[in-house]
Parts: sequence; structure tokens; C-alpha cells
Amino acid sequence: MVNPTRLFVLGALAKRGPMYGHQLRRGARLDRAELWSDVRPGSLYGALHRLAAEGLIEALRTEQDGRLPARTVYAITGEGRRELKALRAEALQEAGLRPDPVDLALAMSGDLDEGILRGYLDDRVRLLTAQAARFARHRDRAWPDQTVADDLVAEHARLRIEAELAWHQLVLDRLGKLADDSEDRTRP
Amino acid sequence: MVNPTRLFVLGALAKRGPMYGHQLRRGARLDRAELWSDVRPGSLYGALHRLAAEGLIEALRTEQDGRLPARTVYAITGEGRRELKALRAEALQEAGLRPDPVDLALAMSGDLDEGILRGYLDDRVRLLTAQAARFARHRDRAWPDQTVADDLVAEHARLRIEAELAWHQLVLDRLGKLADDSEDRTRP
DNA sequence: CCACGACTACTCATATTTGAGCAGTCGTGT
DNA sequence: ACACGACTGCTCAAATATGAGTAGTCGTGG
Repeated sequence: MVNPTRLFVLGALAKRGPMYGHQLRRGARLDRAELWSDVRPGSLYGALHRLAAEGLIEALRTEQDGRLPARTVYAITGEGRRELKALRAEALQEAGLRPDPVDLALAMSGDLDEGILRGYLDDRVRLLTAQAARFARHRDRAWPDQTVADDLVAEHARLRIEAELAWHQLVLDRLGKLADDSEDRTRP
Repeated sequence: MVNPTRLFVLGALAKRGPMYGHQLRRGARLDRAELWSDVRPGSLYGALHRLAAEGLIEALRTEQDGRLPARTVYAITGEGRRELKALRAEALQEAGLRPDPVDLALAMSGDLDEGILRGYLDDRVRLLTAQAARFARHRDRAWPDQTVADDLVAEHARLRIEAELAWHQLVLDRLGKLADDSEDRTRP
């Protein structure tokens, strides 16, 4: 429902003050952003233009640093702060599971060879384990200016990955049965 | 990365044979679809048109049942089956956490009153608990034609919600500290 | 010196999603 | 009879996302 790009832009401008596009992007990246946002250039600049057109942010000035490309600095407006609060409230209210494509893929995998499927799952487990390790490190070596909110976000990621790992284990255990099941269907 | 709508349409047509748009939608709904897909009419029909234009599916015929609106029945093509396999493989490979807007909202909530935030979180816990109960029921009273894959998907949902609940508990516990933290910043 | 990869900022065409809406049918109650 | 809400199928404009590309700068190794 709520548009994360808008929330991100408004939130960042409100929190850190006026910024230009690339700065927003980098700020997000440094802030372990893969966790809560995934703003690619296209959607970011699109959002900036639209937000400016709506008056939720405004272009303050255009700078040029040496000969690098010119950049436009935006600031949030009063109207924008109001919208920010509304968006945030909306985001805090929607508590549901976002559909995971892997479920869809699994539901469509009746015909897939068990060995191959098992291979994919093993790979997934490896990837997830690596990520879990990264987030555990997060918890220990705190950032310079790591806030409690940042901790919570990292912890959220860790817990979610643990759940994924547990589920993957369960899938691997039941994989034999899944194969039987699709055989039941092909030979009635 | 992978487009879930495409995967859904191709997969459903491959699995259940030729169907028209509304039928796809309903089939998904009956199949506890809120779990792995959330195809609204707009994106579904858009995808159907595009897939047909690309030759991955083809319009078989146009039926009319009584005086109800006419419907176009689509079938997957050979080309489409190839694409389906590719999409499925891609979906099975991407094992990462999809960003959750609540993290974003939390990161932007330094200025939010603790009581209000706590209220939102309590509501979320209520919602999540209700959903967890629904999925537990899923596990017990099996569907008529519930496959192992369906079970796994439901179990996935349950585990994910458990993780969410655990995290919410953790957030509520640390909420006091979060408030302190933002005070540190406003009065240096 | 120069090629090369990485960074800086942003643009643009195309793909996709959203959300409302349309035009009719059906069943149920009153 | 008839109002009402729910269902049937699908369309459409507007919002948003994607992914590649542009044009130049900078640092580094050979």
C-alpha cells in the first residue's frame, strides 16, 4: 500500500536536512539500506520530481562541485512533513506478510526433479547463512552513530533469516514426500 | 527481480490448462493466494496482454456465458513453458530479505511519541496473532486437494509470522531506550 | 603517459502496478 | 415488484519501477 520510495525521501530529508539525489542514495547505502529500502536511480529521481511537483519537497538550489555533474538540492516543506507523518502511520499499520516469490515457485514445481530442487534449496541455505552471519556482526560491532532503531532493524533482519533457515530445513526434510505427491497425481 | 505476476500466470496456465483472466484470479484466491501472490485485476490483465504479445501465451477463443461479459481463454505456448522454467529457476535462486516498510518507518520515527508508537505496535501484534491462528488452522484441517507444496507454503507463512511476533516483542521491550536515544540527540 | 574500472549525478524509454470504474447479471429479502 | 449488495469480466489513465545509458572525473597500475 504505502509507497516506500516516498517515505524514504521524505524521511531522509526531514531527518538529515536538505540533500540532492545521489546523496540520498548513498546515505541509504551506508545505512545498511539493503534492509529497508532498495531505491534505484530511476525510481528515486522520479519520486523527487513528483514530490517537488506536489509541493512536498522543494528544490533549494543547484550546485556544481568542480566539473562534476550539477546537482539539485531538495528540502522538505511543511506540507511534506505532514505527508511524512501520514505515510509513516500507514506503514506502521499494515502488518501482513509480503508474498514471497519462492512460495509461488514452489507451488509451480510439481514437475521439477527432486534432486534439482534440493540443489536450489542448498544454495539458498548457503546464501541465507552468510547473510545471517553479516547481521550477527552488525549486532556486535556497533556503528559509530548506531541508534537503537538501527539495532532493531538489524535484529529484525536476523530473526527473519533465522525463520527462513528453519523453514528451508523443513522443506528439505519433506522433499521426498513432495516427490511422492506429484507421482500420485501423474499415475492415479 | 523476477516478476511474480508473470510467473503466476504462466505457472497456473501450465498446471491447470487454458483459462481466462477472472478464472486465474479466482483460482488464486481459493488457493489461499494471499500467501504468495496478490494479483489485482489491473496487473493481471496487463500481464495477459503482454504475454500474449510476446507469444508466451495465446488467446484460444472468446466465450460468452449467458449474457455475462465475454471472456478470453488463454493457453500457454511452448515458448511460454520455456520461459516458465527460467522464471521459476530465477525465483528459486534469489534468497534475500525483501525490504519491509516497517523498518523504514521505524528508522524515521525518532520524533514519534513513545506511547503512540507502542499503540501501533500493540495493534500489529494483534493482527499478526490473528493471522498466525489462521495459518495454524490451515495445518490441521487440510484442504480437499491439499498438496505437500501447499502445506509447505502455509508453514512458511506461520514461521514468518512467529518471527515477526518475536521481533515485535523485542521492540516493545526496548522502546524505552529508543526514546532516551532520541533525547540524547536533541539535547547534546 | 594511458587504459581501465569505479564514481558522480542524473535522464529516459519502457515495463509494470495501482485503483477506480463500467456495464451488466444474479440472488435475496421485503 | 424492486432495491440492494455481491459477483462477472475486463478497461483505462495515472503512478511507479526497471534497467540501461550519458557524459564527464578521478585514481591507479603498468
